[in-house]
Amino acid sequence: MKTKTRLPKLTTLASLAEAAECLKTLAHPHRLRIVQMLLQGRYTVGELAEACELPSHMASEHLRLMQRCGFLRSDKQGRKAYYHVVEPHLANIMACVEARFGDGRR
Amino acid sequence: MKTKTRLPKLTTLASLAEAAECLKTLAHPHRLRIVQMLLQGRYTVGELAEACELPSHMASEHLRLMQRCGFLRSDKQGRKAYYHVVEPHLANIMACVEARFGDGRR
DNA sequence: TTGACATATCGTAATATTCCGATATATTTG
DNA sequence: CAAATATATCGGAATATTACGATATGTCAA
Repeated sequence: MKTKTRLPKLTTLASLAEAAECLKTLAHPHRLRIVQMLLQGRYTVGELAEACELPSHMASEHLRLMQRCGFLRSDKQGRKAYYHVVEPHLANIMACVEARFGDGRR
Repeated sequence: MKTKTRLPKLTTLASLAEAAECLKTLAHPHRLRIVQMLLQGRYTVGELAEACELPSHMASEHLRLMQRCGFLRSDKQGRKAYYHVVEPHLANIMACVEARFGDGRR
């Protein structure tokens, strides 16, 4: 006997609040661009800053926010800081975003 | 000859800005709850308000925001307004969110 | 028509976010 | 050691978001 026929049980408000915070962190054009790049490989603050046409101290700030909610991690090599994606679900979420908003969208 | 070996082309900043706006709209605990409910069926403002323990005029405001970015639509029946999901990608994005933040997450 | 109900809108105070210049820290190079 | 480089942090002004009371609009029921 199956336990139950898939009651689609809602997520608790506490979990949704956590999700909302992370989504809010993701919800910024430059941060989305940074995530897109980091899903393809690791990059330094300066490389990401240049790609986004941002002063590097602002890229650093965006990276700090995304690190804080568990999306990214950094490792220092000399005076450079390489960032990379550590949240495994980020690729899926980004794929959803690209499916909906990507250029050449249907 | 294949044209190219999957250059993962980044999305334009304009599209990412649009995506960011929609993600920001989604990034709110009560709005996530409302979307979760509406993915399972249609509900009135009052029903959604009660489920979120909100005054109904606030539920109405959340619904207005989500309607504005194309997630929802409403149809009036008498003095009630039934809302439902019209953005097809919303189910996918919500599934991603639930996979990452749902209760009983791994 | 009157009153109750359901939803929507307005104004605004509290709070949060974004961006930027200035400055700080740590590392490499000369 | 001093200067240049790469990144990080701080403080504040401009802007955006949120929540809420008050009020408006449209609908039903008596």
